[in-house]
Order: sequence, then structure tokens, then C-alpha cells
Amino acid sequence: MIDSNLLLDQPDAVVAALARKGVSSETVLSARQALIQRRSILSEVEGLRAEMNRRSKQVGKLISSGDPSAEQERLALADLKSRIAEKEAELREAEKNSRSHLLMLPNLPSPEAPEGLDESCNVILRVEGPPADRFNPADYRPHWEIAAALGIYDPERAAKLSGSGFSLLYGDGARLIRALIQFGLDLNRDTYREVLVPHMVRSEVFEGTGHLPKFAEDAYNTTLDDLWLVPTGEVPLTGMHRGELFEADELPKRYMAYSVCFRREAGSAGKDTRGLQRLHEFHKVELVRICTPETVQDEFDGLLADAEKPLQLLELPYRVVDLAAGDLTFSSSRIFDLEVYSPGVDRWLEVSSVGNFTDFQPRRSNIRYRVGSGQTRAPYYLNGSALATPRMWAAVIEHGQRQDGTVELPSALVPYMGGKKVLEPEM
RNA sequence: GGAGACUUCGCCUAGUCUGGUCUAUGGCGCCGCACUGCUAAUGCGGUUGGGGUCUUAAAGCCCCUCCCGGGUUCGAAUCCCGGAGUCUCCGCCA
Repeated sequence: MIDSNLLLDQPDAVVAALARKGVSSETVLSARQALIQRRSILSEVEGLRAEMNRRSKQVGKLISSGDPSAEQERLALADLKSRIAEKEAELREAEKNSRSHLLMLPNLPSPEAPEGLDESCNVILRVEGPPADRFNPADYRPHWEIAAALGIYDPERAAKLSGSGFSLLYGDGARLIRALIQFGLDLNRDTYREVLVPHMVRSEVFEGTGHLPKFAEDAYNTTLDDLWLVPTGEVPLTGMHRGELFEADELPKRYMAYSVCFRREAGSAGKDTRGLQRLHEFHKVELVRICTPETVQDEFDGLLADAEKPLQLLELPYRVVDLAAGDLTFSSSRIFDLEVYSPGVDRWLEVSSVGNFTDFQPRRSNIRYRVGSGQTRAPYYLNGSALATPRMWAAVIEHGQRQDGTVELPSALVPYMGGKKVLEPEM
């Protein structure tokens, strides 16, 4: 969540910043009002408690010295106690109210994020790899056709098992997913510590990353145990340090995790749904960096480079898109999307979102680091995908397709496919 | 699933039976100072964290914080109830 002191002290700055994300000034100011109210009740409660503590100690002394006025004072305190209880109930209400307001406010966009409320204002920074205009879409078939023809993709049986939005792969198709994951992990092994995370996490963890309370319908949960299925490895990688206090020299920390990702994709029905472009369940390698504000630019640049590496090594055309303030996700302040060009569908598909989340998530998750003596601050969190299947899978298949329906694999992947260079029809 | 033990200020730990003097003990780590040519060692001092208030700032003062949430009491680390987690044993199980 955003810094409540910033909201209290500089409301105009917060209103202006969040307006760029399309948040109304009323929403921001009513959150501020709730904070002010909470603080004033808190002062009252603290005053009453101070009185209680002071007099209560005296009572103890009076009682032990056998003073006859002790009984009278004791009864007076019982009365004071009930007054405190009433005020405390008010305080709890005010705290709940201010917190729920605050939790609904998104992170402040970076001043450098392009202006604009939707994706039409995104800025294409660079286009890399083989020039996309070299591809004539008429010459390319979509990956689902190629894969089905090769006998490695079976949407009917996937639907029989789980409904639409799930995939079932055979043989080299299945192996190619694992090859990509292994490739993505190996590329980053020197920089990031690998973590194999749980795929189900508690509500608090979800709230810490900003997925709750606002986006409950985007995720799957288990009603019997109140656990949520992770939509990305970012969630457990960020939540694992919940409530912890780092020493400054422990930072930066860099983690990577392969994980299955579960997304309900509520509201995106019918959008990019053909083939494996948008699934409820997929596999991904995620990178997370935790650092101080002082080094965030270097860490961000490093993360971006790491996310681009697989696209380069797989010889895929891609572009880097600087998201407009209004197109940024809830918890982020700056995002560079990496989009791979898919000639079979003639579209640029997002394969990584490299984001700076500043101190938004650690503040929600109570993660801090020590600054000098007696001071703590929230560290900055960055994350991005190192390798997201199935879109990279689809891109590899579409780019490698040949006239005869076979698929030539990029040489970087060949070792991960047991030396196999070409996918040929199976069964 | 059953039985038991446990959870204390970054880490380890005393305190809980017997409620108030716990403003929480000691060690490690960390910070400062002294000593030393430097390092190490040693000595002395400091060090829970969160919030409020005041202030240019600091200091001060106040509240909260002994896993979390309730309760009893004038007063709870300490007593009671509920929950979470860790460990041990038993049962079941890949």
C-alpha cells in the first residue's frame, strides 16, 4: 500500500499521481479522511490508556499498603475501563475503515511512466531480433494448427478434463515446455537463487502482493482451507519474507522460481483465446529482486536484460513497451512489457512484464530492512518473467515451422531436447 | 486423525508454577568510544520494533508490542478460552 504519511502530508501530490492511473480524487481524499479520523481517535484512546496505567499502578500500592481509599479508587478504575472499551471499539472501526480504503489505492506510477490512461498510450521503446516485417503472415500457420497436426497438442481432451482454457500436450510438445523451463532457469542460475515454492498460499500472502482484496475473482481458491492458487511465482517469492527485517548488507536479494500459474482470467473471455495464448494454468520461470531505493535503477536494468536474454538466444523478434501510467498494474509503478512477435497470429504477445513495484508490496507485507541504527525502511521489489510458457512455446513453434509441417528448433534449445533439432509428426 | 511439548525485543535464551518492583535477563550480532602502527583481541557504553505528540531538527513525553484473537482482573509475558505455527511420539499414507 502507499505510504500513509505521504497521503496525510502531501494529498495533492498523491491525488495528482493516482489521477494518472485513473483514480478519482474523491477516492484518494476519502482514504485520507479515514486516516485522519483514525489518528484523532487513536490520540484519545492513548490518553485514556495513559491515565489508566498511571492510576492502576497507584492502586496496587494503595492495596498493598492497606490504604482504605484503595477500594474506592479500584471501582473508579473499573468505570474508566469501560469508557476505554467504548473508545477502543470506535478505534477498531476506524482502523478497519482506513485500512480498507488504503488497500484499494494502487501504487503511485513513476513520474517517468508515459502519460495516458490506456494501452493506446504505451510507448514502444525498441524492436529487437529479426525484423518483424520480414514475416508475411500469409506464409505462417498458427501454432495450434501446427501442433495439432504434429500430434503434440490435444485441445479436445484438455477440455474433456478441465474445460476451455487448459492444454494437454504429448511427446515433444510436453518435453518442449520442460526444455524451455530448464533453459530459463539455467540462464539465470548465476544471478538468482532458485526456490521451489508452494503453489497454494494464505490470504495474507495474496493481500501482501496486492492480489487481494481487489482482485479476488481473478484467482482460484480452496474454500475448505482458505488457500489461494498462485497466479505467478512472484506471490510466494515476495510473500516468503513477510514480517521479516533484513540487515542492509543482505540486499540485494535475487530469487527465481519455476512455478505453475493459475489464473481464472475473469473478464477476458474470448480475448486471444485460440490455442495456447491464454490459459488458466501454465508454467513459468519468475525472477524477483529485492533491493534498496539507491540501487533500484541498476537492478531494474539488470532484470530487464535477464528477461530479454531468452528471446535473444531463441532468435525471436520482440519489442520493449513502456506502459502508460493508466495501463500499469495495481501494484506497479513502472513496467516494461516484452512482447514476442507471433507470425502465425500476426500479433505481439506479452511474454514478460518487467516491473518496479517500489515499496508497495513490502509495506503491505511488513517487510523491512535496517537503515543505520534504529531506523527501518521498506525495500524495493522488482519482478519479471524469465521465461513464460506457453507463449514462448507457441512462438518457438510458429517461427520454426517449415513448409512440410515440421518445426525446426532454435539451436539454444537443442541440448534441452536431447539433441533433437526438428519436431516431426508423432503417432 | 490422536497424545504431548513448545512459540519472549535481528538470532539464541532467562522469566510463566506463585499476576504489580518485567521500564523483560544474559549471550551472539551490530553501533560508538578507549587501547593498539594496522587488523585481531580486550575494556566501557549503546542497541526490540511499530505508532502518537512536540520540534526546523534532536531530545523528551505517551501508547502499543513477549505467536495471533478473545476473556478474567484496578493491573496479564505470567491465569482462562479459541486459533495459527514448530517439534516429538502414535495412526494412516505416496
